[in-house]
Amino acid sequence: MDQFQHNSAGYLANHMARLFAAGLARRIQPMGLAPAQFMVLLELWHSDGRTQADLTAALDVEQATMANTLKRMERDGLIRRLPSEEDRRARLIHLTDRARALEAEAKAAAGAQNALALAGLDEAERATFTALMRRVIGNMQRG
Amino acid sequence: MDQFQHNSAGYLANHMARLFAAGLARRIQPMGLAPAQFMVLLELWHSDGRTQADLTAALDVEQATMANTLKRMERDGLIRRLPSEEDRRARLIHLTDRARALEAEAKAAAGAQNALALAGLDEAERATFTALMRRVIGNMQRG
DNA sequence: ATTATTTACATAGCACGCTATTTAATTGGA
DNA sequence: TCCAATTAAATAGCGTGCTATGTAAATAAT
Repeated sequence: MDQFQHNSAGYLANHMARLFAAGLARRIQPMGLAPAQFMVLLELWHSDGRTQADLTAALDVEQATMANTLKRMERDGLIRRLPSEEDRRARLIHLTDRARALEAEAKAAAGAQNALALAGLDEAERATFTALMRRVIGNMQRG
Repeated sequence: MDQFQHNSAGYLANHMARLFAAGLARRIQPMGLAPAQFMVLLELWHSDGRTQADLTAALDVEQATMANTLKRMERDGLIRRLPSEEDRRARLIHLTDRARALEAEAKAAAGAQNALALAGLDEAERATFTALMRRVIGNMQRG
């Protein structure tokens, strides 16, 4: 008995993700950023001017989730939307100057949170940890 | 570069937790349950008649989060609240017959989701995985 | 060419996490 | 004893995830 609860992989995954999100939120809040916004910015810092559908696929969230996140980011002056030339249904997402200026500081904040989370794990343990998470993710994506 | 994104522990943790939650939600939805409700039920199946504060501590969520989850569970006929004898501020949370009847089926559903997630991992890998998650959780709790 | 399907995106509504605030009861100190 | 501090719980407001549904544009099929 008590095979679930604080022992199950699912509970631990949820708990760990909440702590990651809370820690990141605390670190990037001074920049006016929220965690999901940061994930979108990572994609756009890497390559700007993409479609909503592209961002949705990159972050593996539902289309409606991305639509709402982008609405908040537009409200907060992090992105602008320009009509696509090729497809009049689509609007390409572009970073604002403000969003571009946040890159280094925000990435440093995320790096600090990851460093805290993984403190005391050597390189082999970190590799094992991420490899195991990837396998578990793969299992659930195929299931 | 690209040290974050699909490679960071934080991203993987979030992704994994979302897949766990979605899988569990799909399995317990036919019983009229949602994931956070299931976590509360696990606590109450283990010992019934506890305070909101006790459940809050057991699941490591904020008091307001638990208050809202319990409100939905009362609405859905999963719990009843009876006044505490010792403390007139507190109301003890009790399972309904309906909630008691769901124990075996809901635990089986959660077990199936965990089995899917951990498929292909042997016992040593599973132990390593949960131990690493616990260490990472500990790091962030102390940080 | 017209119709049907698919695709891109928006919106509504809900679950669940958070912080901040309020109310009522209890406890502790002067 | 009375007042201050703490504690139990509720509520408001928001971010982020989901499903379901609607609308307009593009593509495919007849």
